[in-house]
Amino acid sequence: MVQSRTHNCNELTIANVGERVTLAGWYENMRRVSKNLGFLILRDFYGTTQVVVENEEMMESLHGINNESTLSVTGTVRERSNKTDTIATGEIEVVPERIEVLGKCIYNELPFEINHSREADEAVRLKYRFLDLRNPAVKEKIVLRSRIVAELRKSMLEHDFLEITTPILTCSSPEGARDYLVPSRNHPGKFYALPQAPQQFKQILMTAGFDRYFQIAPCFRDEDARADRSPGEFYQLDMEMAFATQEDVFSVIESVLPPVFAKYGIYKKASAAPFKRISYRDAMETYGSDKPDLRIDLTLKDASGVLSECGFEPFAGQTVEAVVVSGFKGTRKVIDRLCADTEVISGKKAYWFRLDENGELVGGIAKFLQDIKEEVIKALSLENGDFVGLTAGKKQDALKSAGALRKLLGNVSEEHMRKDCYEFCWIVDFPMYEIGEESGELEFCHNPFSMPQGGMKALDEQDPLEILAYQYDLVCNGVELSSGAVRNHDPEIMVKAFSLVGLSEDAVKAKFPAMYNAFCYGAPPHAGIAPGVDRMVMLIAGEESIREIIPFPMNKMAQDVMMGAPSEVEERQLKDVHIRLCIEEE
RNA sequence: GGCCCAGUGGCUCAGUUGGUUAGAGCGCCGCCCUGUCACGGCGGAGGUCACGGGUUCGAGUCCCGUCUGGGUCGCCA
Repeated sequence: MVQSRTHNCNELTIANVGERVTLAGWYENMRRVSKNLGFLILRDFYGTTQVVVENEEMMESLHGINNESTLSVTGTVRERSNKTDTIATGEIEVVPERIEVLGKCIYNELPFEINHSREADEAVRLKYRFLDLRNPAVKEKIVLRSRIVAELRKSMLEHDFLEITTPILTCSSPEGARDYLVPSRNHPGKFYALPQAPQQFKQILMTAGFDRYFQIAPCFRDEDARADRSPGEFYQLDMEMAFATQEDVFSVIESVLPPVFAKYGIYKKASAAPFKRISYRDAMETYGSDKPDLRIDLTLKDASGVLSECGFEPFAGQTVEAVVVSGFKGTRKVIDRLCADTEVISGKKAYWFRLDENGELVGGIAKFLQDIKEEVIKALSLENGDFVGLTAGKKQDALKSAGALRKLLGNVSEEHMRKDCYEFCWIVDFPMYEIGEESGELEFCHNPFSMPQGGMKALDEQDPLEILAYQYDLVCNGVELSSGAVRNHDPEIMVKAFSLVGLSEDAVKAKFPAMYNAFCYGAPPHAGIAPGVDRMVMLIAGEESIREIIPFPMNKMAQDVMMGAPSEVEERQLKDVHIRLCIEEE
């Protein structure tokens, strides 16, 4: 019979001296000082405690017990003669009378050292995630995630939102990402799909009369991974409000998110309400991005007027965008690196020159500018010591690559980057339509559920490319946390909106039958948003890889190397669901 | 699918213009050590240099291909 714990491994202090206690945890290691003296470190979820073994008999009984076995230790708390403040229990040690092995670790060598697992190969970490998670530095992120989710949920409930779960098995949606399909046993040839988001369900909930809905919602998309995008599945703080405007949604988010970021974040400051609102067009022209990092105080300047005909071939006839950086101290090596990185990120080359301390244009493309020196200085309002980064191309390309350069310059210029806060902003007024790059035809710019600004009148009268949508993004420190929108709840406007991209009324009904049908029975105007939980936790934790804040992450190829998913299944299972494999050979 | 980077004992890495028997730290095993706390000292085991082919008298090193992992573009309504 195993003795139950009296304390955890992080709580015994000088006040407990003399008490008889039982601890349980993992055998982290033993510092063997001699045949009859050793210091055993016991670790549990909460912390570590030193157990001092001071007789030869007990030392020998521990021989052959491998590290990372679980132990129960019963003994007496004693004040240490040599105290340490590196651990919470550093004032005391436990003198054991009985040590029992609860669960053997049968291996004397581990795939990596627990407390250095973050340095190990990631594939190995993921395969042995249960060992990786024993590392306090790794486990901490999962604990943090739990605290953040709990806090978000609490805050949403306080704002009178109702948490409602929506189906995981639903039907395939015709647009957007690739679906994960689930075959149906009872309906040969038919498939469920895992939801890419609870979008239609939450809109139907609004139509059903629920006023404020939220959910920590799992979403499934079969798309390729990135450092900040886990393949397969992720979570959103999904919410929707009836009879609400864009500002109503902003107000809730501005109230819910900043306190959580400031409380748990690596930075202790977060934007106060209201967050800065920037139109999509302004964001592109000022920051070269629709997800600007506002901690960087640099902005873009259109230098086409003065530079496009300066004689430097790549600028000829192009839009030229400039980023002026005062007090930039980067060496030639740093500058070359910035230009190379800009090209990798944006696919466009970056150029540069400098106005040195003596008022001379030097470096980079300076030799093309000597004849128009005064015009350049005036057009860009240059002062001695300024560095100028440049990109060129078609307007959107020049803006995007300058945006990439701006971000890189911000990251290497301490005086232009505030690294102590979370800067939120709203990007608003996205265009409703755009000309698709491949098709060359009119397409929805973001998603077809958004209400066009101006409603039916705008659709009837305006140039489609000029119509804006009540469509917004939430951005924090250059990371896109979410899109959201005031939804199009009016079936007639919906049909009209689709007709502009060449889709008939029947096509709308066929694509979104339930939602369209629901909207025909009296729908409330409604709006919502769905900030990505994983992205928020990344920002709060200050992690660069999304896998660090997911308990059991998949690798880049969407495999769970610990569980072995995806895996083959038995022929019988396939038969049950009427599936015959047809794998094409290369 | 395109591009970039990486792959050397269990882990992290070094390895010079291609040149003898591929090294170090950590971990592991053994011995020593009565107050350690990244304990210390001595000794030891452990390698298909990712895989296949090529160049060469000679390849961890150079070339080609493949695989695996990561990053990125496409993609992500």
